[in-house]
Amino acid sequence: MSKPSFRDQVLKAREDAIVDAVNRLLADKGFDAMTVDAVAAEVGIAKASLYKHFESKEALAAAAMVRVLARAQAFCDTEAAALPKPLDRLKALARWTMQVQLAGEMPSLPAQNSTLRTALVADRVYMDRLVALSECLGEWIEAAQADGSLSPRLPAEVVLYTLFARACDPVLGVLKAGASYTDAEIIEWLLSSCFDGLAAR
Amino acid sequence: MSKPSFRDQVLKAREDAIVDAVNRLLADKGFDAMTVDAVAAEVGIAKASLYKHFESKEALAAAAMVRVLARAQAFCDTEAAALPKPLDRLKALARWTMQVQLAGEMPSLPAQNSTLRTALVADRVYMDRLVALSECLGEWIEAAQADGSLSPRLPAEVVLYTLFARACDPVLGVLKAGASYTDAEIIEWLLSSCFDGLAAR
DNA sequence: GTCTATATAGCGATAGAC
DNA sequence: GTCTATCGCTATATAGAC
Repeated sequence: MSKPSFRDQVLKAREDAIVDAVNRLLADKGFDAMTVDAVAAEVGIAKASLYKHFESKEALAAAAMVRVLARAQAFCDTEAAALPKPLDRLKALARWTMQVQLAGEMPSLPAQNSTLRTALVADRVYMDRLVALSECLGEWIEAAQADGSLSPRLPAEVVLYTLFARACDPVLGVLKAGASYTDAEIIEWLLSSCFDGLAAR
Repeated sequence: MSKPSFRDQVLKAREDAIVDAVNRLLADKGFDAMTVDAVAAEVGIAKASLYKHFESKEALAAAAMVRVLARAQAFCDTEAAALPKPLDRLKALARWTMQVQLAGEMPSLPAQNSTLRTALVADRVYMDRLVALSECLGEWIEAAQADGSLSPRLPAEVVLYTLFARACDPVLGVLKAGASYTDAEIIEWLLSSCFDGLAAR
């Protein structure tokens, strides 16, 4: 590991600022409604300069996704891993994703866009991080099913996809927009509906 | 009620065909990726002719939403209403929405598009149907909480929004794309995760 | 690498003939 | 009401000077 030059550090700082802006815009408007012009304006540089750092709009979104996946992985490796019960680790991660969403920092990629999905699956860094996170969660899911705390009827795959989907659950945004509940209430309700279900226990 | 003229019937049939196409395209690609050209091509008429029937792309989407809301209302008024327990009525509706989604007939409107949402809330027919359906479901939700079958901790509003959100749950599409499960399995798992939760009972 | 200015293309919407 | 042809705008992406 050679120490990065000052010049490289400046470059990295700028790219971080770009990804910050992309992340905010993705969380706020979604991929389709986000324009590269808006990204450039938010960063405060010319659009052409953006394309010196990232080769396409899809690459911008991918970078934002990579960073949020990295944040999730870091949470799993530290705070969540410190919890003894695997179900509690899964709940902690779900709570964390909801907090990120409430903070307006969860980039939401409409699940259907085709050029975007093509670019993402072709992105090695993104796919590697996604697989790594999925494997980590997969182990917890199986452990939680083994110790009887997670429903054994659901395939691990279904649980995994459900957790990913709840990280972008539009219900959270609607409740927040209603403005009559606190963030803490919203999170507890959505966690409850996710893990305990709508039916009474 | 005067009998509609033959001419009006032909007109209505054409508009139904248009809404059919819009519905398919919305379910397949979503609002942003759907182009008016594609709608015209699928119906087999010129784009300009479309605009004689609907004044904008947003109006096309609204018409598709109105129709699916009407279908949902019809299901509630007949099959679901025939069930004695309110919780079973809610489950029946959730199952129905998942079947519609699996059939590729559930128009999905990315929750964030601004021009679209503006047009929808300004659409009296759409809003009236949405309110009517919500009131119907709201009564069932309160009844289910009153008889102890639905979790009393969740506000009725949260349950209602969750049911709407699950009608477009992306998890279903992902599982179907995986192609290793039957439609019936997918529906049962998602119903279970929605009403019983991920945690073991 | 950053800028201004522009190329290119797709799409929503419309004009005008029939 | 249907068509062909086109307008007008927006957005991604690039050229070329500095």
